[in-house]
Amino acid sequence: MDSNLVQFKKGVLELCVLALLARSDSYGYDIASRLSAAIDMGEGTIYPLMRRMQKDGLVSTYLVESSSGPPRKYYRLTEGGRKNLNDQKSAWTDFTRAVAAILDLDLEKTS
Amino acid sequence: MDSNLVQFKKGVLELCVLALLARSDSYGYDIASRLSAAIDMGEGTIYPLMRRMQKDGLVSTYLVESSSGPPRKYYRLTEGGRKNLNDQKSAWTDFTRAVAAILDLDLEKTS
DNA sequence: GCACGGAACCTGTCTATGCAAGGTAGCCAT
DNA sequence: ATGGCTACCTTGCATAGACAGGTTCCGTGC
Repeated sequence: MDSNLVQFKKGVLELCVLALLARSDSYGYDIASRLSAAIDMGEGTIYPLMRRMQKDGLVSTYLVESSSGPPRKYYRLTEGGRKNLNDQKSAWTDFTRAVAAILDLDLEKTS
Repeated sequence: MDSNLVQFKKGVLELCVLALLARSDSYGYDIASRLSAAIDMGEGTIYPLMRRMQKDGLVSTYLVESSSGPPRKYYRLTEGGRKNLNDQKSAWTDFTRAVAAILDLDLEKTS
């Protein structure tokens, strides 16, 4: 079926999270909600991801009290995270370009 | 590092193989060589993939003698394979578009 | 006060995929 | 007959997400 849609996301979720955080700090539930709308991501998926990214030094965290539930754990991009975003972004661009070249072999004419 | 490049490939390799076979029948080693050049795919990856695709009825096979090594196992797209190619291709297009929208939030203007 | 629902967090287990490394078999040239 | 090349195949491992469950905290209605 379209269960391979799941596979497409591998690695890209991290990139998307980095991109979101580059705009402004955010907390897990919010990130999950937004990405769940854009591409189809379950809420439970975000927390292991964020933990990994923190372990890898891409993000740092701080808590903010909330009047509607438990305190929110905000994530902020680190320097390394910002650099990583750029690297991954161009890697992704290159990759999709290469794939597009394979998919649309017909157009592959000009240099 | 760029080890996440590995993750980007998840699921997409199958799509690429389908696209190659849509042009003409081919055998494992040849497919692997070409995809290894385009995106960076290891040879050992192709055989489990082809087996899976055959099990899923996307390709059929036939042997052709070769004067330079063991007989080549050619793969041909089935009807289902061709349909699957179209489905996956549009799924991939949609997905990359969604990701691009997240990455380039700034440009996101005209519908 | 207490029960409920919802916000927000966390964890454990499963599956799919790709990779690296290894192993076989034929053919050709030295 | 040795080495090297094509071409095939297999196994064990690491990774990332999905899913289902569980927990804490708050506000509202009874």
